This record gives sequence, C-alpha cells and structure tokens, in this order.
Amino acid sequence: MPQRTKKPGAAKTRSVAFRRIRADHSSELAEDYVELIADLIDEKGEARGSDVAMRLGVANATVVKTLKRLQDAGLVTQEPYRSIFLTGEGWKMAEDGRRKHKIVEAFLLALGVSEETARIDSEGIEHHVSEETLRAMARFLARKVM
Amino acid sequence: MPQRTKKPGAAKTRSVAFRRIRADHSSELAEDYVELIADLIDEKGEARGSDVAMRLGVANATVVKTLKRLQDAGLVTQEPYRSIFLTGEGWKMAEDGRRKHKIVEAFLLALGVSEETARIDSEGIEHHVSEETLRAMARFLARKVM
DNA sequence: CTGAAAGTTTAGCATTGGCTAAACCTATTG
DNA sequence: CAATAGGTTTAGCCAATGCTAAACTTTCAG
Ligand SMILES: [Mn+2]
Ligand SMILES: [Mn+2]
Ligand SMILES: [Mn+2]
Ligand SMILES: [Mn+2]
Repeated sequence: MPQRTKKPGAAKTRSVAFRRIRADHSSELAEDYVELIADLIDEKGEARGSDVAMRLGVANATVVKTLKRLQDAGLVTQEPYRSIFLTGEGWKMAEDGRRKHKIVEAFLLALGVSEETARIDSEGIEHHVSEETLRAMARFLARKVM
Repeated sequence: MPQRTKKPGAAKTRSVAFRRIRADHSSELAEDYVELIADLIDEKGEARGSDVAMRLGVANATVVKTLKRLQDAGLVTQEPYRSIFLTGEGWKMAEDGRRKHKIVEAFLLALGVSEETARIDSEGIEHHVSEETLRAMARFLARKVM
C-alpha cells in the first residue's frame, strides 16, 4: 500500500452539506424567476421578459435563455414576443418561494435588522434554509408577537 | 412611442438584492475552499487536493481546476503533486469565513434547530448574511447566554 | 533499488448563466 | 395602412463548475 495512509470514514460525512448547497444553487435561479413572474402577474397583470430582466438586473438575452430552460423544466409557458405564464407547477414553486421568503424576511426584521438589509439578505438566505429552520424562525416570530 | 408604455423608476431598485446574490455566489466557492484548506492544515498538518475533493463531494479533477483559479486569485500556493498552502490573503479569507460560519451555526443552534441542521444550513447561509445581520445574530446569542 | 499501486494531473466534454451586437417582430402613428 | 421606433429574440462569445477517462508521478514493498 503505497503513499500515506488515509483515515477513511468520517471525512465523507461532511460532504453532505456541500452537496445540499450545490443542489440549492441549481434550483435557486428557477425559484427567483417563478416568484418574480408571479409577482409581476399579480402586480401588472402580465409578466414580460424585459420586466424580469430589469428586476433581476441582467440582460434581456439572459432572461430569454433562462426562460427556455424553465420551459423545458415545465415551470413556465411562453410564445415568442408574448408575455410569460406559469404552469401549475410553476405557481406551486412560486407560492412556496413566497412563503419561505416572507418567513425569512419577517424573521430578520424581528431580529432587529433594517428593512433594507432584511430585504437584501432574505433574497439569498431563503434558498438555504431547511424546513426545520423555517419552523424555528416561525416559532420565534410567534413568540415575539405574543 | 409604440408598444405598451412602461412605468419606469422603482423597478430598477429591486435589482440590487439580486446583484448582491450573484456577487455572493462568485465568492462563495473560494470561501469554502480556503476555509476547508485551513481546517485540513490545522487538523492534519497539511491539505491535499484529494482531501478537499472528498470533503466537498466533488471529483479530484474539479478541485485541481478550481485550485488553479484560486492560485491566480492569490489565495493559495501549490506545486504539482504537493499539498496546498494558503497565502496571507488566503488565511485572512479563511479566518473571516470561520468567524461568520461560527456565528451563523451557533445562532441556529440557539434558535433551537438540531445540530445536523445547523451544520448543514449554516454552510449555505454564511455566504448570504451581511455584517448587519451577523451583528444581530451575535446580539441574540449574547442575550441568550446571559 | 526497482516495479507497480495508488494518488494526481491533463484532456476533453457538458451545462449554466452571463454579455453584446445584429436580426427580427409588433404595434403606434402619421 | 404602411413605416418605423422600439421591444424581443438569435447568434456567438466567455467564464465557472462539474464530470470521466487517460496519462503521469510518487512512494513504498519487496
Ligand atoms: Mn424569493
Ligand atoms: Mn431569492
Ligand atoms: Mn464555512
Ligand atoms: Mn459555506
């Protein structure tokens, strides 16, 4: 057995967290897109690609390409030069995103951070909180109110 | 002025959060790498690429490629077939990562989530908390203890 | 001191998510 | 009702992160 010997075992366990993060990242963009599209539909009656681009701060072309992937994933439907619609699955993901987003943002506010920071930080944190942590945040909020 | 008219103004403001997230993501991997390398050096005396790969749960080849970028960024030094060292800047980033990581993980525990969840969620959340939120978490911890 | 096992790097490929510039529609306006 | 301003998509580029398979080093066993 050449080379230094390696203590196997506990090392691999730690990779779980990093695997979860990589998985979170790949769903993160989709979550933000559908949530944003849902907001636009509720606010203005329709979601246009250029509105999505503006709010995300990316180029139109980027949105077009991403929407194609979301369409393949069954989250949105669209036709060229038309506004964007969410599928049933898209709406479900959007609602779930909103739910998480609200809890995280309200929680940060209750913790005492400014509105702007709560808004900004929650946009990133929302994708990395497990249901268990969300429950703990909700519990904290409930206790705070009472 | 053809096409539907667009209400300009407040729309662009919202892109700030998403820009921050995209920036966070591009530094996230570097932060995890240097923190992990620092841990390996402290634990075993040296950090080898394959240990990093094992803990992250990615292929060796991926680590090699990423380390090349980190080297270009001035965070690590290395020679072929040798273990990895952190530069001064690398150590600084690692220490800062550890600091954030500890606060977030301790905070989640104090909030009442399980150790495993705290470990996993903190690995993702740490990259999306502003200094203001970190201060609020530290404040909460201080209050809890007393 | 040498051969081969085991660890490490290279080569080559794929996907995601950005960008700009050019081509392409649509809808308003004259 | 046609021209065109202006919104939308396509084309083509790039960097970051993954992967597998093949080539390459290192180190220890004999
Ligand atoms: Mn959200
Ligand atoms: Mn978000
Ligand atoms: Mn960390
Ligand atoms: Mn991390």
